[in-house]
Amino acid sequence: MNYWLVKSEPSVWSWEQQVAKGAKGEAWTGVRNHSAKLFMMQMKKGDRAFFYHSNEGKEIVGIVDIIREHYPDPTDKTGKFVCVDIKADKPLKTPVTLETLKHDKRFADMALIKLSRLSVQPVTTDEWKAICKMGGL
DNA sequence: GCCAACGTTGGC
DNA sequence: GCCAACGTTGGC
Repeated sequence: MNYWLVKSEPSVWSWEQQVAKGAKGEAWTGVRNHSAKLFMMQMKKGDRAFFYHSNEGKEIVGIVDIIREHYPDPTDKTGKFVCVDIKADKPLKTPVTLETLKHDKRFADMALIKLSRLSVQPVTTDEWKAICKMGGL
């Protein structure tokens, strides 16, 4: 199983909206970056991802499951990009903020910190476990 | 194929 | 609202 992190601006698509979709999940569309696309193409059904709120909040608020592997993004007219379907699993008891991660040496190499514009990114098993613990899970 | 100009993202 | 980082576009 692999771990990931996906970003969304809450004003565009929030964790609350994702939760409201329930087990049916929702297509994670609109990614228009090739690095992010490559990561999405590596996602397998059953992989898990952190759901991060960018701009407002700037914190990891929950965990989602990948429920459908990559397929062409229906919102992309060029047909070049892909999306996956995700469903909300559970929220972190305590959201983990970017601020917290930046001040912890263990996360100095995280893509979230080093490549702040990358909207879909891998998370190592160690990072995953540490963040879950910090989030109260 | 290089690179300047421009657009977008996201932290501050 | 600003700006740094980075991706994309288009002229040459």
